Amino acid sequence: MERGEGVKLSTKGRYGVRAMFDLAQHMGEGPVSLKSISERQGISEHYLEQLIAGLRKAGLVKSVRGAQGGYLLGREPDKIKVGDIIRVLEGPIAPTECVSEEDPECCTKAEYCITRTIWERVRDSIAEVLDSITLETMLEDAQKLESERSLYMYYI
Amino acid sequence: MERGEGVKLSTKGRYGVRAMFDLAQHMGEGPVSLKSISERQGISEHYLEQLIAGLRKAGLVKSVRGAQGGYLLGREPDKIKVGDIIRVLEGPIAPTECVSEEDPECCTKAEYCITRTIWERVRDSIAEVLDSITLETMLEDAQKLESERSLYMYYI
DNA sequence: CGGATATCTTATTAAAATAGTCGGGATTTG
DNA sequence: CAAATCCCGACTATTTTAATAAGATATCCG
Repeated sequence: MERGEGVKLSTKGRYGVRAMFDLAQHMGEGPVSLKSISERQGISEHYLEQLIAGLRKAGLVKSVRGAQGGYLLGREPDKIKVGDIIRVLEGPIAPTECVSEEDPECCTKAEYCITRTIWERVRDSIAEVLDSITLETMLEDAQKLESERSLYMYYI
Repeated sequence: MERGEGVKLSTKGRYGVRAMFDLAQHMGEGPVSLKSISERQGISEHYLEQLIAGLRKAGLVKSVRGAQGGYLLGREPDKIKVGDIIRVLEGPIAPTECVSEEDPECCTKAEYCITRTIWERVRDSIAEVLDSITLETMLEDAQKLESERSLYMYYI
């Protein structure tokens, strides 16, 4: 029985966040094609297509078909939380099924179950982090990082 | 592409925590057999055997072979964190590989990577919750729950 | 209009992980 | 010795993951 890495996100969520951040970074430049995202981010274009289909259905991105078409953010970057993206691509945040964010069908022994409270606390702490970060705050972080780096240049 | 439930723990971790808690609840009664744990917890005995083998190698449980043998906690319940159990059974806590708790081989663009900081924060918040709970605190919680329930009995 | 560029949709697939199952060997107790 | 129990390695079915592929539909531009 091989041991993996615990409490994992799949590539869906990671790729999805990167793609959405990419869209945020290219706002105002018109529709961004899947091809350009996949090239910049090093993600398979066809695979990304599947992921973005879900994001579109959820309204997180808008699409423009045809030549010179592509994708745009579905709403302002400060209105898109990382948690929103993760929930669309990976489903409700839930370290175990019995504490799913959305599914009310729970184990019958909920009241007596001590371990359940642990998974609830894990779920809430994950949700809190993911919902505290928006594409807007990510853009700000990137900005900050960039200005720090150019500042550093003077000392070399 | 079907959507599962995001940021999941496997049964390994959940079963492991339940088994360890079961051992904590039966401390002082001598070795606890795998069979009795699997019956009380409703977990396949053979499967549990695999999990507990890992826990034994990590020193979280001690085993007593032969008839009337079984398992005992490897150390005092206040010295066993839920995070310890999860790490043994599911590997280092890491929502993505690039922020593994133990693996220093990281993506080359670590400094510039904005999404990376998100996964680090998720990782740290999960670890903080799991490391704040010990078998001892779980026993206390169970105790509290029990006394609340018996108190409630007076009003019926 | 017609071709190039893109998105949209459905189906298939290879590899890995998950969640077990099975059989037999070693050790201890009564 | 027999029963209980842990110990160990191999096997397997199912699901999930991460793509891949093929073709239909829509739009822009010359």
